[in-house]
Amino acid sequence: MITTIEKLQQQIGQTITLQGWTDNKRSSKGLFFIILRDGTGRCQCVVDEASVSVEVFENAKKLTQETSCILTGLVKADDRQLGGVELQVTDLQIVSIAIDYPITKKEHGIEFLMSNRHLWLRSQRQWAIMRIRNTIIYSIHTYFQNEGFMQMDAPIFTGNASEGTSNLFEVDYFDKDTKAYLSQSGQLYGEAMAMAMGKIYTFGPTFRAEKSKTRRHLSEFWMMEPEMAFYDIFMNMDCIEAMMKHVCRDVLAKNRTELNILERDVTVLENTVNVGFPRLLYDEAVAIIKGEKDVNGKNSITSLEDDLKMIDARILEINNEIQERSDKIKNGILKKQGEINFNQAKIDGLKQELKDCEEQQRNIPTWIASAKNFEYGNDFGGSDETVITRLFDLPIMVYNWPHAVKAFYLKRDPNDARFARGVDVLAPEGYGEIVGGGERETDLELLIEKIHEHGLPMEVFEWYLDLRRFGSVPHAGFGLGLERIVTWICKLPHVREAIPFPRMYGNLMP
RNA sequence: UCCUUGAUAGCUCAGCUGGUUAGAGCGAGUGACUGUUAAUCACUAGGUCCCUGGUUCGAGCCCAGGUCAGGGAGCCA
Repeated sequence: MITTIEKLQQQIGQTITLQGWTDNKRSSKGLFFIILRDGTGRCQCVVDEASVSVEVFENAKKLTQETSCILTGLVKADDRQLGGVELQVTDLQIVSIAIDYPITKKEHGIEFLMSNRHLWLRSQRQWAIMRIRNTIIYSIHTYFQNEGFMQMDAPIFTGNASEGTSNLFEVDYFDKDTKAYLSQSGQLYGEAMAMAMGKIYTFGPTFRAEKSKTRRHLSEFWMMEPEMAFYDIFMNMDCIEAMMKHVCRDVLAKNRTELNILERDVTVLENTVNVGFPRLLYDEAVAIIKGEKDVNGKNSITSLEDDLKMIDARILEINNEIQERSDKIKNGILKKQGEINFNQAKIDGLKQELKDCEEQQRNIPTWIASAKNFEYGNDFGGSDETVITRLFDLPIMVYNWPHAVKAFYLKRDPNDARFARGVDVLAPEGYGEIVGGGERETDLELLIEKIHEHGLPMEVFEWYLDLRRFGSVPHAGFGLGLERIVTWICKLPHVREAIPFPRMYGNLMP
């Protein structure tokens, strides 16, 4: 019977067949230990010379990393193994032998791994990330479908830049004089559909042509954008929070194995499910960034300064240890080659850590300066988001932004005309913005004024203005960056691992 | 676009103040070992030191220009 590794727990004592790829192989006299992966998990398979035919044992000898094969054997419980089971092989057929698979068992650099992304996806860590990504996508759909939202597809070719000045990808549209732009947001179309359906969401690709090279940017990413008629900003925030709680609850329920592989500490995810998100006015958030207001006894500026002190101390420690160990090697205190190799390896590791520390030593002072000198009225920069979110252990919502720094379509706060009813959700642990949204402007005259203010061409927004001319209602919505929430939930160092084939500035292959 | 760090074996990296024939670990190949968990041990093969020019008796190392990559800023989800 053909089965998969994830089902083996229920098949102990049975003889079954697995189809997959050789992840690793160890041998001893008369024994091969094969780690098989089949897309659903990994399992150790033992080939014992005493209990298989000569051909089967010869086949086992031929297995190399990533050779595809079909194994038959008895499923046996074994607590020492990861899945708690082991396969005692009786038959082994090779499907296709892999020669010199490039991604080996030891460490690799990011440039090499990215150029082998098509193969890197097979490794355990990437497997775990992609499974969590899948849970998140499914969870978003089930949440909105259960809440009575209708999924719609917004166009990818658009005739205008929806928010004005962003850098968009431009393509010829049938003839050379007509330009189309790859969509940077489906929101305006979502608003139209919300007036037809009530509550809708889009889930599709989004393109930004900014020449950004940082851990939080992609040129092509997936965004989910709900839009709800008769919602104000507070209902919108309730919706964001409920959706994010739902997603985190699903990941915690379905992906414990994957979170373990990623060594993800889940307390922050549990907080997200169980605790209400702090909702801060822009004014409060600014005071926190500038260090004028503490959060749970933590201060943005002094905590950064403390970090910097710790890094300075660590750099001294590392340098001393490198000095000590290299002196030992030089002075011939160490006799055995093994000891020398061990110390050399330690030194290399310390040098790597030193580089990381020095990087932070360069970055933190500029972050401190940027936080201290934050000018009231500006949007948050990347480092400002890092500074504020490090103080919390669950996502926070910042709302009521100065209207000048936000998009033209956001509703002006009726109580204070300086502000617009936008809301950003910042993920904790330094991750920053993963959701941006708000209540939309309903007043036709104000909207026209805003379009003029932003220097946008009125004619491409006429259809959008019709939404206000014919039965305008209060409505709100938001955009969730899929890769950004995957990055945060998995606690990845870079967004490029959160999508199968990342598209970034200067990178198009594979 | 700007700031910053880097490019040496298939991979990850050493290489001192410029000095003879370029080093390690991993991976690959061969062999040993009957329960391994990135197994271990022995041996073998493996190099356009990113490119172009310069300084020098002599350049992997110094200088100039370029290419590519990492990190950060701006911009953004």
